[in-house]
Amino acid sequence: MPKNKKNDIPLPSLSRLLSVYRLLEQFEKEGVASVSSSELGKILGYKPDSIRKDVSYLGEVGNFGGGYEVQKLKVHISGRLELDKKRKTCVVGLGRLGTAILNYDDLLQNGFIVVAGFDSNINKLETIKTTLELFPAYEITETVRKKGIEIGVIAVPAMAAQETADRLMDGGIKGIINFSPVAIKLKNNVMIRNIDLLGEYMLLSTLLTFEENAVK
Amino acid sequence: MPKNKKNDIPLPSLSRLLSVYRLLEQFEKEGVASVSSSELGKILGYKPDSIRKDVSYLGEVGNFGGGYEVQKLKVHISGRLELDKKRKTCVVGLGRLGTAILNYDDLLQNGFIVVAGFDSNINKLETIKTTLELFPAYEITETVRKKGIEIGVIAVPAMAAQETADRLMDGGIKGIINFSPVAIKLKNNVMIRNIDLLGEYMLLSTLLTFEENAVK
DNA sequence: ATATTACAGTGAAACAAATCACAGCAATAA
DNA sequence: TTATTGCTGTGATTTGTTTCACTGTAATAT
Repeated sequence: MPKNKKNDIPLPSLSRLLSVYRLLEQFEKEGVASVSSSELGKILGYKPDSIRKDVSYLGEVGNFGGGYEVQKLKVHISGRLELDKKRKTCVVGLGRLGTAILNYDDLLQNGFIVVAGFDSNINKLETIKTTLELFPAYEITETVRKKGIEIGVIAVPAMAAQETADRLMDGGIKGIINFSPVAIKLKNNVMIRNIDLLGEYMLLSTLLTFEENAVK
Repeated sequence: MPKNKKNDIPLPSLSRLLSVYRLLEQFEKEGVASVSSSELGKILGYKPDSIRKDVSYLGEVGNFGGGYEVQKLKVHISGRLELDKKRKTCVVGLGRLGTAILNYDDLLQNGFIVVAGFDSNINKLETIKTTLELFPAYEITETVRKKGIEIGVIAVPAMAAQETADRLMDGGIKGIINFSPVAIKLKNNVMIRNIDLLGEYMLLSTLLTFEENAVK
């Protein structure tokens, strides 16, 4: 296996680079011409060293004088990470969270095209007003395959998460964003990102508890 | 400063412990009496070693024979992390995401009481049907102080995030869950957890790209 | 011209977390 | 009663990430 060099970028670095990229997009709109690693760091909450190192994983940009050229760095990151790529997505589970994501405008602006929504409750499908196509859950596999959907969002109750994932994967899904708090058993080389909302609340609360106890 | 020993628990460990705790709650309901680190790990997607180490940060539980007693471990974790603590919360920004969180039932079941919602658009406040109190954004500081709200959720556009945070902090908020993609400048010892939805999509997409390129 | 400043880029060092490897314990089987 | 098994608890090791400290470059000031 030829082990692409890009795979060696640490995940935290990758995540920061994507934040940097989005900030650069904004700067470009605002007509900012150049920006330094420390300015980027200040806004995003990272150390300038970190940003320079992250950028260097993608190879030298070539801005040595005062800071990075906004345009140039943006193109650099976008080029190396192929951020112009479009991805079709779908959302399974059309509760409040699911419908929020279904209608999340930022997605489309960044190349994520929501092409389908699914829910096991067929009656619910009628009540949701949206321009995009909605399907019953038993049509997930077929629809994912037919439409060539690459990314699936799991916004169903924990109990139904694995089955949902299996249906998505049977349809050939490549990546999953999982809002349920359980680990999904993955097939082949499907990628996953887990977002655990309640978990974040609990973590925050625990950190507060520690602080409260420490101050005493 | 007496530097509470609990602060020395690595954040990833803490996060895993909270997942374990929630799983134990479920097992307890199902009447499962005992469970081993490897069973927990399998469900949650962690190595058993990891779970044992995490648990050991909280001190010895004392189950040496076949696995942990569910009840005992649950009480152990809950006791050490003080998970019975209740926290009042509020949500700022009542778009789709904000209203989804406003009505997120799991929160209440885990001790997070949503007591207020805020939006800068006063007209919008009328249209949202909910039993809890809604306020215009300029009343954030006052309301947070009056009601003793400890955790604030920022679900406003990036541009308004810092101002929202400032208002929350002026009211004496202790922790923030931030859904905007910018870093919040924090006052005193306010704690924060950042959740970047679009960022997760982009990260996933980039991982897929790497994989696609590597397979070639 | 030359010196100074501000910054990118990067190997080396420090740090943090995950994993390993094994000692100790309790239940069960022989 | 002793051996075996399956598990926890934990120091030691490895791996991965962040931070440090320095070199090289270009723009700007002297």
